[in-house]
Amino acid sequence: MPPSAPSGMSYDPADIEARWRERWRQEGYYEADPDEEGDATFITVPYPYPSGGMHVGHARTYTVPDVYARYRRLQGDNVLFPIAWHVTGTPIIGAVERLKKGEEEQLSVLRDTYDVPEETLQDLETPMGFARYFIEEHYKKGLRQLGLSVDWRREFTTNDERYSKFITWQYETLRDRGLLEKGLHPVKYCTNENNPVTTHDLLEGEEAEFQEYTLVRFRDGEGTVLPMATLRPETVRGVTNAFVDPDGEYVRAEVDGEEWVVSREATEKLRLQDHDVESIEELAGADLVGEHVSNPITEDEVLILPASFVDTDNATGVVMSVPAHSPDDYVALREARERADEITQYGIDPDEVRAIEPVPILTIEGYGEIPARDAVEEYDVESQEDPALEEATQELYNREFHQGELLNAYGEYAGETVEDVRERFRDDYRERGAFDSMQEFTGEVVCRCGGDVEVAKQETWFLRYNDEDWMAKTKRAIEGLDAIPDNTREQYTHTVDWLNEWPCIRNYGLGTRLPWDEDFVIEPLSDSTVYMAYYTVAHRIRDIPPEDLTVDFFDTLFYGPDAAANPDERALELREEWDHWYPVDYRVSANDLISNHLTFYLYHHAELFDEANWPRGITIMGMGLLEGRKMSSSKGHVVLPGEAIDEYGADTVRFFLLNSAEPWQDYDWRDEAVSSAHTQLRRFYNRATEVIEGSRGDPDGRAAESSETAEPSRDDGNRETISEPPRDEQDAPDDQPDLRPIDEWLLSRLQGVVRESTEALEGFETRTASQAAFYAMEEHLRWYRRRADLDRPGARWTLRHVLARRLRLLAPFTPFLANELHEALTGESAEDAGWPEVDEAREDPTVEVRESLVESLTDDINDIVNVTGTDPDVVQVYTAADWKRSVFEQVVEQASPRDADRSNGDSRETTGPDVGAVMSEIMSDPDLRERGNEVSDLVQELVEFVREQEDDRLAILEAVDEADVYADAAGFYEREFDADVRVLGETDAEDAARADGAVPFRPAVHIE
RNA sequence: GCGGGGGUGGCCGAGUCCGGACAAAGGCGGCGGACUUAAGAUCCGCUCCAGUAGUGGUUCGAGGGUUCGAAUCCCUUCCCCCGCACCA
Repeated sequence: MPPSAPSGMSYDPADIEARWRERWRQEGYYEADPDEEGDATFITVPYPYPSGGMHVGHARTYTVPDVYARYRRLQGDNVLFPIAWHVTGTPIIGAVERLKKGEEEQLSVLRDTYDVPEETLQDLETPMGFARYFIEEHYKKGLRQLGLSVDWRREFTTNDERYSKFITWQYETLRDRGLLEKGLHPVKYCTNENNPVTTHDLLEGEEAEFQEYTLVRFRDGEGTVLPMATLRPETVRGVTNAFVDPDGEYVRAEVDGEEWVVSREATEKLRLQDHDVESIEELAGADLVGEHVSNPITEDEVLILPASFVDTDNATGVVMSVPAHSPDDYVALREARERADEITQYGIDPDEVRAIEPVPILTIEGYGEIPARDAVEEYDVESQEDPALEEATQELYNREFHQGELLNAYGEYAGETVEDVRERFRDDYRERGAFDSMQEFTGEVVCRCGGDVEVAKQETWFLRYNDEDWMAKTKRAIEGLDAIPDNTREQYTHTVDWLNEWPCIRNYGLGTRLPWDEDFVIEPLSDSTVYMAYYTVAHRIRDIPPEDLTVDFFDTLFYGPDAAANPDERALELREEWDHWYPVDYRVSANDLISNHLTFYLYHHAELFDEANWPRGITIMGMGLLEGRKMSSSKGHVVLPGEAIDEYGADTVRFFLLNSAEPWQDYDWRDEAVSSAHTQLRRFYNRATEVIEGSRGDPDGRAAESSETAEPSRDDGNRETISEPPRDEQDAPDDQPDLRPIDEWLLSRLQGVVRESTEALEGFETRTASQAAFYAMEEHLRWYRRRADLDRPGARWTLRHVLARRLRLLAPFTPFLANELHEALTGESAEDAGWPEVDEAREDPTVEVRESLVESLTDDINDIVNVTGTDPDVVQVYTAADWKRSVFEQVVEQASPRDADRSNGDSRETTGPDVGAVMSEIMSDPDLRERGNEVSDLVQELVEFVREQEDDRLAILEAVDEADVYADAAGFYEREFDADVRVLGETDAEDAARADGAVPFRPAVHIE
């Protein structure tokens, strides 16, 4: 026994865990190399982004793959589980900036949430200093504390010189293959700082999205363009007039060599959006009112009217009015007509205003010719200020979009729904020069500096994720993927269909410079797509000078000796590592990354590597809550792994995180629940310690387990019967004492648990697996302890045998505890002992069925005791008479057609035994017929019973001698109820009335 | 809108794919008991309603349907959550 063996001390996780951590570190236990035995298994998780500390949410992210890695190691695989650090982009820089400015919120997060010591704060004032601190003090420490089985030799950061060489290779290669493209793209741009900004830089409007307006090029008499901004370009044929803000400021300007009139604000926006804008003269909105402009599509002349709702700071400040389909426009027009006489000040003929009639452009079921009128009437909208207007608009827009069918005037688009043709229609007229476009945000956006943020168009590089060949390859990769859970597969496919070009560079940030334009940095989601390949060589590539890491070098490494003119020997050596570990067996990642990172991961692998090296599987993880609420480091609403581990121990933290929900489900860290998990583990530890100590000084217990390192069932092919206690090599007859049926029952249950745990872990179902190994097994043991005489050598042997298997099943989840106890029990750690296999010879359905009868009789007696409120001195159990038994058999026989139906597979109408048929069959027996109603009641009852039973269980029941089962358990019943227990046949009863209720497997019970 | 996931007993949460031992695992909370000087820990039992005999009744968002039988299958309907691009 190691000196660390538990010796009656209570559970002290800190002590146990510190010892194993040190041992793993010293032995380099989880360092993986190609020359080791076992199938290569490669598991990765997105590298942490150390822009702050780690909380328990992160802890789960890394523990899920760890559990799987540990499981595969127990199964004998050679497992690589590496980790590195992602520092690319601006979040770390932003965090440093905020620290340097002395921002209160940032200081509070660092000081209070993440406990950064005051004197250390200045080390955090450089980006890599900041990153380094959180890497070392939080992530690395935390991951080690949690006991992650990581090969630490391979860590790196994405700002490392050699890593950049690798990314350079990747992007050079993609450019050569034509998958990168240069173009204009909308970005958020601070008009105060004159710089693009990211979401993190925003004070307001983080939710705002880009929105593309179509500009319909109406012209006035002189040919000046008045670009009407609209989100519904297809309504252009319904325009009856235009609106401007009479009090707004407008500008006549030369835009790309053409004369336009737009709001003053719009000129600035157009400039940012790559237009050449030259102001000519300022105008008041009122100057425009009363003018006529012509519709570029219908060539109709329409009047410009004043409207206070027009916002000059939204798009062009010039709006077209479609009163037939826009409740807003309808109401505005209605009011304009009512007050036509008042607007003569603009030089407008009131009759002309009154003559304006809505022009419908589509039909929609449930509405009349002018849907906007119906909507306004339905919602009883009074005025432009009426809140009901918004609702009416929302509903009508929605319906028109999905159901509205365009009228004949639309030619090729006629009869189609808006939804189906809007984009085509817009693009069509844009090409013909009738439309332009401009971008706006859906809401106001303000920079942290206080400056107004607008949409700007910038020259940038894109990854062409909408390239058809690339999409096709990626879809093939998705088809071959083990997507866990399976319903995520569709989400990947959907993402591929929906992704457009992806701008892959930024103006600033940490990371790799774009090789051919050093002004730009490759952004974080684009430099993290194939880095798993880098892990395979990360620990050895350090020996190679960065300048040697050319494109040719990596070509040789990944594509072999023929890929470069003069293959580098060193690259070929590293290639062996890569060959050994690739592909990635499982990547474990969060569900919100499906729509970007994980799909990119598939894209880049599909392009850069052969099919054999494409990702094998991806497991998705759910979100974490803390006490039912979202975790948030800025609000201090987080639990740090260190704190939780200090309080409960790493095993408890792991066990809770893995057991409270399946990986892909959301989970909730509730202190009460964690604490309860801890209690369970302590209880388990104490019980296990008792079992282990009980075996010391116990002649039967000594080495019963220490010699069983061989897998139990590898050699069990020649075992003869299953009703006898199995006697294989490691349970040699002299080591295994005589077992009672209850021992066999527990051993049989154990096999079910092993099977369930194994199957569950194969599919990453950590909850199911740990639930089975821990809680389900605990249930069985609870019954066993109640039911069995534990002082027997057989019971002690059984408990040890079960404990050893259970510890190995728990080893992936609670590695410290499981290894510690297993070593104390057998002299060998659980992880060295390996994963237990199902020992089929110990599976005994008959024993389980018999035991279930004992249990249900216990329940029955208990029920009677409870309902009657008596404390019985005598319990009489009467088993059913023989004739009832034979009725049962006949009923079962009638049920057998069920099998025939099932094997046909065509009939789910398996009704079980036919009551009528059974009855006539049974009534043909004169002895039975004599019993009349008694028989027919019995048949009725048995038919129902049989219908509800599994076939195999029925077969076993037919062979069971009930009286024997209960008699065997009589001692147990006597203890349980503290009463004399007599098991008799129905016909032996002194008082027939009390016994004749007996039914097969449902003995009559009488207590007194 | 698009895509995904849900609605189960006081609460959390299994079960739903492949209908039947389901009044529905397990946990928490609550009640009772054992142990203890006591508290804690631990162990046992109860915890939808009715009931002095193992029973009966009503439940799994709502409403229909299929079936001998539905939390599970089908249809309709209501409600909730998550992600959606330059943020990692």
